[in-house]
Order: sequence, then structure tokens, then C-alpha cells
Amino acid sequence: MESLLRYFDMLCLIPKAPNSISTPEILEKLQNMDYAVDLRTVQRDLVKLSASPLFPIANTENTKPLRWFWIDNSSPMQLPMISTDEALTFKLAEMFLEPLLPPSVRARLTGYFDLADKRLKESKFEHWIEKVGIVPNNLPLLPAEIEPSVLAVVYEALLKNLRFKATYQAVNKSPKIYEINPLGLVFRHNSIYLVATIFDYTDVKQLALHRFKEAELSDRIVLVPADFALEDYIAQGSFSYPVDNHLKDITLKLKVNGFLKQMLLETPLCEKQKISDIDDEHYLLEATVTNTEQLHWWIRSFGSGIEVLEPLELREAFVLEAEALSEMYCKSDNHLNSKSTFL
Amino acid sequence: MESLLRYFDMLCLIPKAPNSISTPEILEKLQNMDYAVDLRTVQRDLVKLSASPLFPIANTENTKPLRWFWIDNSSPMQLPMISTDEALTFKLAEMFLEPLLPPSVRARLTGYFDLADKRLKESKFEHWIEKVGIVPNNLPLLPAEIEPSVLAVVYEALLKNLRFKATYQAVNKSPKIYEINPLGLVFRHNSIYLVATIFDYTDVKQLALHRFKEAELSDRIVLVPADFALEDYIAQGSFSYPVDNHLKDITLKLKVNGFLKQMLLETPLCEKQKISDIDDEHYLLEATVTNTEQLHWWIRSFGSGIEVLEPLELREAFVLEAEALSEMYCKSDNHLNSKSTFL
DNA sequence: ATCAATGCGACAAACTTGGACGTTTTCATA
DNA sequence: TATGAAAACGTCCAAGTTTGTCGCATTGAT
Repeated sequence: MESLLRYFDMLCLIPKAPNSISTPEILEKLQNMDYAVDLRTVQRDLVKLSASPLFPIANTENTKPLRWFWIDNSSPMQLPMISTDEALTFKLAEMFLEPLLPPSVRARLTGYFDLADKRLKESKFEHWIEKVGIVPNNLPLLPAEIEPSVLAVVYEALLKNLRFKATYQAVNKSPKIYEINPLGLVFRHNSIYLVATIFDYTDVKQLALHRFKEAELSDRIVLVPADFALEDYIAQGSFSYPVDNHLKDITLKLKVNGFLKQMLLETPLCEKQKISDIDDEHYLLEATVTNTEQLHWWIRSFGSGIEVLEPLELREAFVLEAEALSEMYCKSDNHLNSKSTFL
Repeated sequence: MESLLRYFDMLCLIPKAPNSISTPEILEKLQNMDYAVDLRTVQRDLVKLSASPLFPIANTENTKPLRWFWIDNSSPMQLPMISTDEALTFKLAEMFLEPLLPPSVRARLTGYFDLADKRLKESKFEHWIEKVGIVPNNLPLLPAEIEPSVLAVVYEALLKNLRFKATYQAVNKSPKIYEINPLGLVFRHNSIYLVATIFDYTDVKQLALHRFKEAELSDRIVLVPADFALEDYIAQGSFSYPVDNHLKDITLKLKVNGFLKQMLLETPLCEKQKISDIDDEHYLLEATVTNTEQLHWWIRSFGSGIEVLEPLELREAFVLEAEALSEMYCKSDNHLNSKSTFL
């Protein structure tokens, strides 16, 4: 029994394929875990384990301290086994993440998605996928593709607090090599942006990951500018979303139609929202939300289904926008659209 | 060694907490796997395994065929261990899924997210999270909450092709008990809808999962109406998204501003889109896309940043909308808004 | 009440494990 | 090129573990 546990711990010590661990290292770690074993035992155990098809581990055959690793691209084994509803949730997550994560990021989870697939197949539940549909409420734009090797370097650089050298091609410019001092990653609009400083300059830049051609880890450590915090940097509006460059809660009063009323009842804007009747077809919505550009997009997207009543500044902004739209479209089209009313 | 494999296979046979397996069942399955073992051996093995804190398995102590299960709420163990970049991707996925999946669905993956957390902590990479930000481009609405027990029954019913009995409270009506014949699940707008027929009627209904109060699996099998396929059902516009109730590709010509031009260069509308200059501030975008309600929302959300030029039908629709908006806002505001120009 | 199925303790035979020791191989250093 | 340290690997054997068997107790169905 003791040996079963040791086998288990040994298997846990062995890393996945690109990495490896030598037999003496395993011995040392096991001894730290209070297993009083001999090197010979470790050697024998490893040979035994690797002989079983259940544990696809192998060693580098011609080095002297043999190094062991899991042969990969197989999906992980786990205990307890993935349950069918976990498997379903994984498939669901996969469907949701597909339009959101660039393929090179998502690829790091394929092992789990495959595991879920296998589980569903063996349970004869493979038809589940046909029983689930996702209707996105935003337009699927094609994600910008990122060089997988670049992504790997960026991940590692952020993890290990190291700089990296990379070829970056800014819009309308020729590619150049920079030393990048990475501070954070921001996912927006199906794209990934690296927030970083360059060389030893101190101004914080945003670099789109898909504009990097190649990257190589450096050994210089990252210098974080005093007081820099990614969250604050985003909140300050560096990604140009909060309105007027600072986040502010506002109390909205909107006149909405029946469709929106129903939708908002089911998925409210905030926890304390109130909906009351104005007339047979219109409802008053009151809610407190953060005044962001997303809010404006959301309101605009319903066209005349939403009329902003308060706050007044917001209403005025929408009045101006309505005029701009009207001017843009009606100028040229008044003559051909008989239904247009004279304003 | 043989016994190690047997232990492993035994552990795989044991399901997670709500489910369980009896000792004789384990014996039978092991024998099917060509292990020539005795029942007594299985019994002893289970006792031994459950004694180890590594394998949190337990049995029902007072039933005669003892039933074994994994004690729950522990994160799964896996081999090979989760790598740091898998862990990072899990955390990322968690951040993305948070606003998309109702808590009761997401809860089924918490084990994995916890596993990722642990891994990141032990590698001292916990600060990674502070280095990643997600800027959503849609307004986060609060997801409708679903009774976890209802979700479990619905999942199971769909998996096993069984009907279920449930209490459903339709909008503005009192709760009633129905026998539901489930056909599929649709995720839309942060809500989950069950596509189903009721009792033995043949008309297909959409039932919001959060409107179910309780549910109980029945043993009657699901009857799928002839020719029913969820994908077609959605595509037919049953969730009211495709325009004019059928999907049609259209060739868009849009006049867009500089911000949009840049955005579309990075995340294009379709693979063959073309962008050309109109004047210093405006660009002509040509792309072929499916004419859906999402497209209209997307266009509307940019206000006067986009002018639809073609197809003409679409332009006319936007002309009408611009007029409606203008009428809605300008009527009442002309007098108070000095900035508004007379049209 | 009876029977079949299961759990559990005990025991001995069979098997596995792991340390000891020796030989071989490889690599780094003198 | 010689030398030595470290690792791999083969083999032996005693200690320890595993497993089938049997007997008895308990439980639930007929």
C-alpha cells in the first residue's frame, strides 16, 4: 500500500513532455516526502510504470541521468473520472469560448475538451451536442490570429517577470525589433493587447499580440513602473471604454418597449432595477449602472426601442446622436423615401 | 504491478458522490477487464484505498452490498499534473465564462478552477491574475438564476432521453405542473431556454429555465417530432434573430469612421472584406455577411460612426430608424436643447 | 423460516518488494 | 588519455504483502 502511494507521488513529480526530471531528482523529492527508498527502487519503479500502457511515460534513452517525462498529446487521466455533466459543461464552455479566445490560447485546453468528448462517447451521450445551441447576442467578428510561439513567449515572460525581444510591426510601419518590458495582457474585441514599456522608456504602450512576428525570451528582469496596476490602467480608460475617462455610477431612467421590458425582467441591468408601466406599450426602467461606453453601445443597439429620459446629460448626448444620424441618412434619402415625415 | 493497475482501474470505476457503485458491481467490471480476482480481494482493496487520505472514497455504511463513491467537493487529481500554462488558461476561461454562464452551470467546473488556483499558488504565479484584464465589448447583464436541482434534472433528462415533470411559472401566470418532453437547450442573452413539447402536444415551445420552480425525472421516453433538429429550429428564427425569418447573405457597403476602420482591420467582419478610402475621415467597407438581427444591433451600436450604403433595403431600414429616433428625441427636446440644429 | 448474498476476520501459500552488492556505462576532470 | 564519480542495470534473498479459501455473522428477499 505504501508503494501505491509512492507510485502516485512519483507520477505526480514527472512533468509533461517538453520538460523532464532525472531519476536522482525524483529520488531526492521522494526522500523529502519521507519515503525512505533507494535509488535502485526508483529506477525499478519507473521502468515498471512506463511498461504499462496506462502511464505513457518515457525517458531520454541516451543521457546518463535518465530524464523522465509524460509522452504527450494524450488527454490527462483523472480521478475521480470526469462525470458526464462535467463533460457536458466542458463542451458548453468550449462552444462559448470558441469565438472569444484565439485558437492558440484555446489549444491549451484541448486535452480537457477531448477528455470530455471521450467521456460523452463512451456514455453514448454524443448526441448531446446536437441538443445544445448558443445564440450569441453580439456579432461574431473574426479573431485576430496570433503566432503560437509568440504567445508562448509572452506567457512565459509575464510569468517569470522577464523581458523579451520581439519583432513588432506597428500599423503602416515596417517591422522593428524591440526589447519589451511586459506589464499585463488585456483581452478586448477578440484581440489580445500586451501592456508594456519598451527598452528603458517609461511610457506605457499597448501592443496588439497579432502584430508581433517573432519573440524570444530575454534574461533581463521586468521593471514595473511605480504605482502601475493593470486594473487601474484599464479603469483609467486606457482602453477608451469608460466615458469621460473615469467610471461613474449613474441612475438611469429609460422608456423601453415590451420586448426590452421582458428581457430586462429576465436579465436585469442591476440588482435593484425597477420597472413600471408608462402606457400600454411603454415601460419606465430605473437602474443604477456604471456609465461606460458599453452602456452607450447597448442603448444604441436597440434604436428607438429605448428612449433615455435621465440623466439629462446622457439624454442630451443621445439627442445629439439622433440628430447626427438623421442628418446623415435623411439628407440624401428624403427624396426617395416617401414614408419619411418632415421634421 | 498488476495490483497497481487494478487499483487504478478500480478507482476509475467509482463515481462521484451522488452516484455510487456496489462492491459486486466493481468485481464484475474488473472481471470483464480480465482481472481474475476474488470478491474478498475487492473488498480488502477498497478498504485499503479509502484508508489513504489521497483517495477520498467512502461507502454507505449500513447497506448490505456496500456502495462506494468519491467524497465530493474535492478538486480532481490528475496525471500528468496540470501544467502552469493550462492553469493560466483555465483562469482565463473562468474570467471569460463568468458573465456568460449562469452560476449553477459554472459551478460544475469549480473543481478545475480550484485545481488551477492551487497549481498557480504552489508555483508562486498567483500574481498572474493581476496581469490579465478582460474588457468586454458588451454590457454585462445579470444572468437569470436557475435552480440547481432543476438544471440537474434537465441535463439528465436531455442526456437520457427522458421526460420530466416540472412546475413552470409562465410570465404573469400562476405556476402549473407540466410533463415536459425536452428537445434541446438554447443559451441566449445570459438565459437558458429549454426547447420542448408539453404532454403529448406537438407544438414546440421555448421555456426559460429560470421559470421552473422544481423538476423531477419521469420514466417516459422523449418523443422527437418528425424532422425536428435544434439547429434548424434556431436557424428558422425561432429565437427571433435572423431577419425576415430566414438567413440570407448580403453584401454590405458601409461608410465608416477611422476608429471602426482600424477595428475592422484587426478583427474583420469576414475573410474577404475590403476597405478603401472615401475621404480623409471616412472609409468604404465592403463585406459579405449573414443578415441577422445581431448585425443590425452591431451597426446601430456605433451610431453615426457607420452609414449603411448598401444593400438598399438595409439602408432604408436604417433611414426609417433614424427618423424614428429623431422624432422620439427631437420632438420633446427641441425647446430645451440649444445645441440642436433645426432640421 | 429459509436461503442467497455480502461483509469480515483468520490463516497459509504465493508472490512482490526493496536493499545489498557487483558489473557496466557514461561523462567530467585531471 | 587515464581516472573517478555517478548512474543504470542484473541478481539474490529475506521481509513483507497480497490473495484465495474457509468459517461465521448479518441482512434482505422469498
